Amino acid sequence: MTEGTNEDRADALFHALADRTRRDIMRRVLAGEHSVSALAQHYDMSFAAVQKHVAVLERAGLITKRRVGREALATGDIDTVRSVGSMLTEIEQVWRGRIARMDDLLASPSESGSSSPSPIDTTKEH
Amino acid sequence: MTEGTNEDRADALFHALADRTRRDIMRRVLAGEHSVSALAQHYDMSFAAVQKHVAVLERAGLITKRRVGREALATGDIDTVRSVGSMLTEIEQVWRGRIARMDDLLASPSESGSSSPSPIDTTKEH
DNA sequence: GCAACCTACAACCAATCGGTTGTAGATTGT
DNA sequence: ACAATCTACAACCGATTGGTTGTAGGTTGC
Repeated sequence: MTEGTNEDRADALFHALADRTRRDIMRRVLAGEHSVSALAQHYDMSFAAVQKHVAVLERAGLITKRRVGREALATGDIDTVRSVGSMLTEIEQVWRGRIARMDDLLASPSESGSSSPSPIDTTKEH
Repeated sequence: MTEGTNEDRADALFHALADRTRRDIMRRVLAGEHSVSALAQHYDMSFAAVQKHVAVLERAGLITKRRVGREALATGDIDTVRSVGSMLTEIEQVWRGRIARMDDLLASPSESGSSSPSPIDTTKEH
């Protein structure tokens, strides 16, 4: 079904969260199920506009819609929200690597190369 | 100086991270200082394009530039990255609230209203 | 049956985005 | 002095975004 790179997913997720209306919708649908029209009542824009925002969130996997009667009830997907957090900590991990290397440098100023070969290219090359 | 709502900050931060080139730049500048031209060498686009990406990240507060000689050395701001994580956990917090309310409902099915008045509006209103 | 409601989607529009090229200024090395 | 390098920014362009209105179809209640 939804094929795509991890980077594609990250693009879609961060983009989906880069709009205050969509973030507000996320808070509401994480608190509980809401129909699209119920969501739309809270915003000063057309129903179609809110529907588009919901579609963006749904395409990113941040919410799922369940059809009951004539209503489409949207629920927030907490696991997907957490996966965004994982992407951030993965980026923070790179920073931890820098600190570890700095510690190495302070601990053993004798050898030019560190004892453990770093998996990250640190050359400044300028 | 940089006035703006928290929501404005969130808009800028998520938007800045919603591009794979900018995320890659973030990983590099979190690992260590890099000049803009050194960063540009890694991407299949013009120097000016990379410079714009760096500017977006800088405006969002995700990196800071330090001028040394003719070079502009960019460093990743780990605290700002973590503040994005905080925004996410703040959103997750809303979800925890839902679960807590569900637990309340299961624990005391006698009273119609919960004992602690919820700070979040849970009415479905449809 | 039919009016009211909810959803979906198309078509359009101004603004923004991500890229380009070009120009100009400051710094460096020889 | 001068060529090479690094940065900054303006102007432009096609694609995307976030909004609008309009149209159409399924569901509900009377």
